Amino acid sequence: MKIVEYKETPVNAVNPKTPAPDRQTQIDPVGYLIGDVSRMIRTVYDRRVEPLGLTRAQWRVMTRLNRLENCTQTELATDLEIEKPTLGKLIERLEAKGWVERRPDAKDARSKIVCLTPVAQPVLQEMHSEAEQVVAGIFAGVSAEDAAHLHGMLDHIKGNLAAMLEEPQPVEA
Amino acid sequence: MKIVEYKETPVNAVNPKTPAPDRQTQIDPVGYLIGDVSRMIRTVYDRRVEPLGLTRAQWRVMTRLNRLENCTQTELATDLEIEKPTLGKLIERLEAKGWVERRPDAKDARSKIVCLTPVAQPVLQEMHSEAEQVVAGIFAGVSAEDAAHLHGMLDHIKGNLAAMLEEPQPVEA
DNA sequence: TTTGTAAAGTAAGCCAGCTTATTGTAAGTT
DNA sequence: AACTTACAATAAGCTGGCTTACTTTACAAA
Repeated sequence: MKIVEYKETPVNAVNPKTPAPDRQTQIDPVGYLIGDVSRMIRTVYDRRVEPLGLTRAQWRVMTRLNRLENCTQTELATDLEIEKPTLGKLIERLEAKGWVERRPDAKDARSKIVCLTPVAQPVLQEMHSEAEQVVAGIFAGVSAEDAAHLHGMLDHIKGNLAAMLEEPQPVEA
Repeated sequence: MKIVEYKETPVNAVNPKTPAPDRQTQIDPVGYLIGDVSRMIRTVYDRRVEPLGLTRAQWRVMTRLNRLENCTQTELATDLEIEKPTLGKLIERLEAKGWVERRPDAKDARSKIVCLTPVAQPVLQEMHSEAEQVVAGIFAGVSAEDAAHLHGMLDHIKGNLAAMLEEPQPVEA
């Protein structure tokens, strides 16, 4: 995916409220910025959605499941790009709450088929709606082009990261 | 509380056909993208740096400490934008490894002054160098303008998030 | 058929983030 | 001075990421 053609725009009429204006880590503000933003999204969303009884990560599993219909845990984990034990614990919690169930796979005794229960549907709707509101808030003041551009760049960066994760790390020779 | 009556229906009757083939959650790929990228950065970096014996989060504490010199835990936590107990645990581990120490504050018996030990310096150097390499890899193929633009947008988004975190959440009526 | 390797899921254990509750001290009010 | 409120740090306990190691099963090859 090419980075969207983009003419350098003065995007930085931005945020006047950064607390410590002095020079930041100089090595790589962006790496941390991404971490900060990710963490803050999680916090904002989880707080809002907490009364519904599930978290963003759990809801993410459920929406994915909604698309994939019947799939094994490994397939789901791969699709979500998380590790199998991580998914396993998420499913445990979801199962305890009655939103998901695990069934044996007729074709392979090792694997289990994960699927949503009917109870899950209305919750999914609610979460979806909350998510839309949060996203709207997050992107307040960001133009459509900027959002698209952001998406393109993150996608590119993610590609780089995926490549780095595949190679066994160079390590100190 | 039952949101919906659970009739023992065959589970996959739940979703007769994914209502709208909303490829990619249409709601917000970007929210997840950010999370993915953040997670992958952490993984890549942590793997590379693992032989040095500390993690990205720990190293982040140390670099910040390097700039702030003598400060209390609360000040440091605020600067890092993490919660105090989170920082507390990080400091514990760093202290156990001998890179950081906590001293009583002469001015206020409640607080503690955190500072780096001399041992920490060389490790900081190494981590810094690793970080630069990782960042270079992450931004491979991204122009300087694009990087700057990305930074600007993330900064803006972070501002939005900060605002959302300050207001007590609206909650559903 | 037996054997050996690979894959699916789980257990165990670590790190890092959060919230809520506790303890001890500061500081402002009465 | 006594009281009350505010704040620094920690304890406890949850989620969600990761890795490594183990069990069971599948499958391919000898």
